[in-house]
Amino acid sequence: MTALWQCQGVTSTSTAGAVRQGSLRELNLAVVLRRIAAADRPPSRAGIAAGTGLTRATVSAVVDDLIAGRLVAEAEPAPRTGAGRPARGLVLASDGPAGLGLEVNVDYLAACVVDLTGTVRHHLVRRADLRPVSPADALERLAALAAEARAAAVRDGLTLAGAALAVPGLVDSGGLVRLAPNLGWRDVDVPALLAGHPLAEPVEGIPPLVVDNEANLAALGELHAGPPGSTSFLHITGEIGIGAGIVLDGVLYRGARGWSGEIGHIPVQPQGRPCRCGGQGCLERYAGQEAVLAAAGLAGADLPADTAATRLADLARAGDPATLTALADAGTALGVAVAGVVNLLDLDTVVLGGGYAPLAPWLRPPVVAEISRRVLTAAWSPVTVRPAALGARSAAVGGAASVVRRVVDRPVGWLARSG
Amino acid sequence: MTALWQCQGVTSTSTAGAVRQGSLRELNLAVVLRRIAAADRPPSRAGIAAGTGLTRATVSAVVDDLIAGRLVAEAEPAPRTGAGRPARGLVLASDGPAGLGLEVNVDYLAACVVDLTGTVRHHLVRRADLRPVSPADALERLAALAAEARAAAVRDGLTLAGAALAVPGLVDSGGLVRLAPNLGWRDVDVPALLAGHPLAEPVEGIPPLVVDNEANLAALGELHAGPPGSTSFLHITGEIGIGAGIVLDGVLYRGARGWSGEIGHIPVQPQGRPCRCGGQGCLERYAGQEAVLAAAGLAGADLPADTAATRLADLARAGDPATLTALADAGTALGVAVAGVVNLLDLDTVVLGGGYAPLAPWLRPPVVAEISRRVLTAAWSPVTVRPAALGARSAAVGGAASVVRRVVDRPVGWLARSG
DNA sequence: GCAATTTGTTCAGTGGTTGAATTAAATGAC
DNA sequence: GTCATTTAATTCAACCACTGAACAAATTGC
Repeated sequence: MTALWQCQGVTSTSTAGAVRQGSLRELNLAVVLRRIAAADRPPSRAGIAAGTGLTRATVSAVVDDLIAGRLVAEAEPAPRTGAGRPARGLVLASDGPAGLGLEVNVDYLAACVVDLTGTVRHHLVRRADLRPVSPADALERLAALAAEARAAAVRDGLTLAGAALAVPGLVDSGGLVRLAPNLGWRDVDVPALLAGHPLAEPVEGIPPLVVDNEANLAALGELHAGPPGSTSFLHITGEIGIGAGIVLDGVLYRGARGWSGEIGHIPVQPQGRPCRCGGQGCLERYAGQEAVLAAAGLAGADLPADTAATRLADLARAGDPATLTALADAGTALGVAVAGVVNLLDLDTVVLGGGYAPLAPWLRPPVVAEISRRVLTAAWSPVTVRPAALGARSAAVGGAASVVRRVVDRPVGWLARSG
Repeated sequence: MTALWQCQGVTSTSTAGAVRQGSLRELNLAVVLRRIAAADRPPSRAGIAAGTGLTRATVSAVVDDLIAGRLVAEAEPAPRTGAGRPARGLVLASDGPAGLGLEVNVDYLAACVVDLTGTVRHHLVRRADLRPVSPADALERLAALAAEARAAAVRDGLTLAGAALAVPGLVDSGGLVRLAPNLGWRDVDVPALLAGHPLAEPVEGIPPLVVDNEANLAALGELHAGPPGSTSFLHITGEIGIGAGIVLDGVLYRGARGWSGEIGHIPVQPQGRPCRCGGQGCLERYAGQEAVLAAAGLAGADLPADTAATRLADLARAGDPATLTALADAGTALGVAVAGVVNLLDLDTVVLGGGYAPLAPWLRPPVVAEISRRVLTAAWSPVTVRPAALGARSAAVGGAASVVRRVVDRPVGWLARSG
């Protein structure tokens, strides 16, 4: 078994899409499983056959395989239709494979387990200031938390099919964390440091550990938990830095080298404040956590990172004028940057996540105002701006969901496992 | 036969990827054909088998079908290898299907024919000021030019499998031109107006006419003609408006509604000059043709649109200080916007196209300067900024190439045609 | 001239889909 | 309460396209 450490979603089949004899079944397993996953009510075999164009015979055979592999179960209270033999509804199994989502952040560690149906079965958080901790120690503690989550999953009869770790920084393909400024990490080889701690069962085709940018996985979490229908959106994670996950047509876009989403350094005032990146007038200097805290008169308060947002929200709710102005200005800067992005990418939804989620009531109006002023097509069809459905849990949940999604997209790897 | 007018590349198979018996062959036809198309020297059947993982027997059978359908031919001077029976090289046929690319622009009409190998076989241009002409008349003249191109293609033994029309404006799916400000078009139903003029043979799976934004098709042209390897890039078409085509991982990204690429209205000076879009400080007001001409002291010269760029280039070459300053400023504004885009999308290449292509010697330095100042990852891996390989012909060639690409991606539609 | 080598084809075998017939399980009319 | 009707799911022979091995073809090198 070759360990497959990787960052991106590259499925690099060297055979480049050639369809061999067995691929036929492999592909149809995925088609049927996806159909069951996407349906809003448990579909019948016949319904799947009608929807996909496959024969009922084929669907039956495929479903048999899926049930035998504990990926699908029959919903017992059969959904009533009308005349005729009642259909047996098919649902994703809730006792089969599951995904493990992990997160290392400035002041907490998180681990969560998501099953095939998308339900968050467990969610563990350990608060701790990780800035003074060495990467090796931080990952050691993460591994302990992961083991706890895994034990809980096993008690439920679940099998972890893979893990995904969210890190607030630039991650190389291969899982090398190039730079995580707020953690103080540089060139940390996460897979190597976690090598002694098995996180998940080996499943063919699913990497045992994927390391990815926090903003990317948070966007996946939002894709997973958010309202259906929005398949192209920008998920903005507002923390000390500002990151964005870009989901286009339902798939996360990672960029040529996996470093997309650096929305924090979009220029919003080209001759404005100098930024640590070397540029000038970057969004981060106007809508980043430090800038907002300073404008609200809380500079140097040295709040834990995740309480800064709730503190600002409290002040805003209380009507503190400095805070309200600070949020309005930040929202305007954010709106300018977002308007540019929407003009460029023609997105229909913008999600305010991370620290922006609790501040959405105050950030949303100026963002919406800038969008409607500046986006050419806003008149034809409006852009939705909404807070993240999952809030701070997005990244860990998104990571776990990305594992589950891998199983759904290519179930044959899982089925090959247990014979 | 249902006419399939469409704008986007939506292949909306209602069966959602289900793999039926025959799809096996269908998919492998595409795999093998793509392999032949992508190879830099004519591959052998055995080489394709080794590369794809298919059996030599299967590849032979597939190739037989492709040759019978005039999509592939055997290269006669067989490429020498070493010992063993010499391989028979396979190349794309140059007498099979071809694509028709059309363009309506402010002061010219164009039609071009690209064959399967990607060679531009014919390229016709009619210069004419189309602003005073009604859409119906303009399209009538375009149809005449298209008929000419088609006749030339038929004389070569080619069969036009589809057509793509580039328009400088917002195009709805369905081919409705919502707004083409510089042509003075609004809600022009192009497919309806061209309905009387058959442009191409009906081929299953290929729409007889695709209408798309000029910038999008120009980006496809660049993908087609540019150096291989750059699969994620931004192609900027600088005219009166500024448009961009976004190619991500080798596929054109069109946005949720098909209106992506409005880079001209990215804010570069949020409190700057008011723009006709209603916003303020849009890129177009600093790097658009009118802005540059005005800054160079040529305001109101009323030059034909396509000569403005060459005129500016002449002045710059002659060392005219006003022009040099104007271009430097435009380049800086462009660089600010592009830096934001590159930070967001992690692109490795930026192509200066349209009117920017001849001005690249003067625009490139400030653009590169802003990128290296402002792009976070520029230090790790540089961003290439280069002029468009095709220049003004990009859009028509790109349209024609997009038709050809459709045939390569799904050859079964073409093969079903001639029995 | 002959062994070695590689390409391409032929052919029986097989996996997985197909389509029709069959069985299963309900509703509704009389 | 029985039976025609309706829809769901399964069974089975047929078939299509890929597989693997054997074979024929064409060239190099000794």
